[in-house]
Amino acid sequence: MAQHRSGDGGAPTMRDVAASAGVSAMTVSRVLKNDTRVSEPARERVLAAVEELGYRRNETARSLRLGGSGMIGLVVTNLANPFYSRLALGVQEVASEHGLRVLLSNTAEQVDKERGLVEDLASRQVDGMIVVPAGSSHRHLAPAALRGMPIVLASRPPAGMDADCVLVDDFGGAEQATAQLIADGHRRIGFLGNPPALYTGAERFRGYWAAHESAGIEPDESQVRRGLTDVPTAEAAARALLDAPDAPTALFCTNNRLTQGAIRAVRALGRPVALAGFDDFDLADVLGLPLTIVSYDADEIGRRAGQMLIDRINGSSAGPIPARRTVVPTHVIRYGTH
Amino acid sequence: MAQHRSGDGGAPTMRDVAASAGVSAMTVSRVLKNDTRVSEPARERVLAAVEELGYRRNETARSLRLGGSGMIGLVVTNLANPFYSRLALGVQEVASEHGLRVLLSNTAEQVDKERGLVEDLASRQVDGMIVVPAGSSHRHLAPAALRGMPIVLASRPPAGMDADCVLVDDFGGAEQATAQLIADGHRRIGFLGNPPALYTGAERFRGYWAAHESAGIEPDESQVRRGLTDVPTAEAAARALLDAPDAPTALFCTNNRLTQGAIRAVRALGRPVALAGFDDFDLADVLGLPLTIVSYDADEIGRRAGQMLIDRINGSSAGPIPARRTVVPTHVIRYGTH
DNA sequence: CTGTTAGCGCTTTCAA
DNA sequence: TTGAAAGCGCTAACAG
Repeated sequence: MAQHRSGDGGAPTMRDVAASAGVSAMTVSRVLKNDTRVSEPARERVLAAVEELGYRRNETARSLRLGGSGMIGLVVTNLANPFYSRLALGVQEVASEHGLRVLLSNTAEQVDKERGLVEDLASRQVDGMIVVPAGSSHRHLAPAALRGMPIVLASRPPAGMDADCVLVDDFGGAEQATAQLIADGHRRIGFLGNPPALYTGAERFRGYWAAHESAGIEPDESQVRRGLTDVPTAEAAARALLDAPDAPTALFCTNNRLTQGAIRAVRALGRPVALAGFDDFDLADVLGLPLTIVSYDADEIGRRAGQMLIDRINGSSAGPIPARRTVVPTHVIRYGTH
Repeated sequence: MAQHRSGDGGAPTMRDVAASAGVSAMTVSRVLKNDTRVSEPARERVLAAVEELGYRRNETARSLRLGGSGMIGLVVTNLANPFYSRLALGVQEVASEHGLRVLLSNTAEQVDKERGLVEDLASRQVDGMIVVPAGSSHRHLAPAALRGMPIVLASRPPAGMDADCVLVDDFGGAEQATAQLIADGHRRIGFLGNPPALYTGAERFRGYWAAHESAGIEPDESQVRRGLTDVPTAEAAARALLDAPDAPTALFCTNNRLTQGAIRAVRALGRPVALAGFDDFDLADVLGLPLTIVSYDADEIGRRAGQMLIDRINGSSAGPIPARRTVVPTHVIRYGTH
């Protein structure tokens, strides 16, 4: 019954190609795999049959048989942030060099969603995954939860577990930019920060603080606003700081959205205030504001994470390699006149 | 031999769960599928075994058996462009509502790459795909090439074939913005455009031209520069137009990068020049330039494309539905004083 | 160089 | 309500 449906609407299978070429399915498989041990005439007949039938190998069946999928998962927190879309491109670049596809998903910073996505990726037999962890609990990312599936964390380090990761020099960048403001003569530098529970938030604050200490300046806690998440909250916080009697002469912002909020506040103010912040952005030079930007290559984070993951995938048989960590450098750019 | 390895390092299979729960694999399958025809005690034993073994259903095997993958493909031309990352988020939103995953890839505007990616998606048995076509040849996207796999084109219409698509009101947006400039009193309006071979380029130029005609103004071909692709080329073209003796008093730009180039040129010039362009961008209001922006909801394009694809996937049995086309509206935003 | 056999992990079908 | 058999399309392992 249903003798391997040939001729019905369904897509042709290897058997169909084999029948059409007058060989066995194995020969077709070998030709498609570029196995050398196939005679030239057979190869040609197979390729002709493939062409004629419009045959396309079924990767799902292949994956099942081979035990891997040729895909890696990438889970980011916010694809709308150019930082993460760049990171994704970096990952794709490295992945495609190795013939791997990237299955990309977005968590919108929700840990529940992350957990579900990671589970699903594992279910789909990805060869490994790269995750920008949304929360501070990483239990569901631990080797135990993933049965040893290779994983690399990006932007934020593993918490309560061990894993490869690629970080940015958050501390160094913040320290350097803050030092620059101090060198410019600023003594009251406000701080607009993202939630301190986030690794980047904590590190960048550390850098800001360390720069003060190195310069022998006592930073003023009253000039610090943390837990900011978007442009409006940052703008409001900046406004509040700048309206106070002991207003800062400069502001340090821990990411592009907060910098944007600060820019709005400063614009509305009329009085010149120096700004420093993480993440370069388009037209920063055109604004005509004294801007000190901590920049870094987001693609590079993706590329390194991709490479690390691939190393891990290929080397997984060589026993438990200790977790690696790499840090992408930052550099300071200055826009406007200071 | 190798009696279905139980206990070795490999991930547990349904058989392992079945053995552990004292039932058959079928019962496990039914429980996991929420099939009601399973006794309560059996269900509980299965769930307990799943929990204990840390069992995770193999979606690859499931896909092979079911003939679909629960994934849809999304192919964009440039993920670094916020427009496309937004579009991707829109697609993901709709897809996840329907329990579908999105396999996202980037063509970097290269048709060859697109062809390969589309092939690969088909090989991976995606349930359908959404493509922002890179070139003007769409043969590899035709139903014949894809064996009737559902496809939706986004941003650019099908050429030489028929398919569902979601477009932006390129013509209307360009016409409206240009009319606005004319209403402001401008009579010499330069045009900075992307390659005319691109649908968006052609449509936006049509809109620009039509607005002139409606106003009874003869547009001047010498003020038109097309084929621009990035910020530097746009800046150079704008500079050249503005340096000429019969310089335009306003410029219309067909996309965000070209607008950026024009902004740089105008900034350097010192003389006020009105700018209009497609695609809203961050801080547009802060620049302090008279800016007329054609804006639209990129997420919405993704959502509509996703919904269209899902309709097509679900309704594919109901015979050949004619290709649909939907157009996302634009609206004009004005920044600065005009 | 080529083919046969077996089976990846799951679910549909049919029978109990 | 449950299970046994068969097979989705492919390829490793083993003949020949």
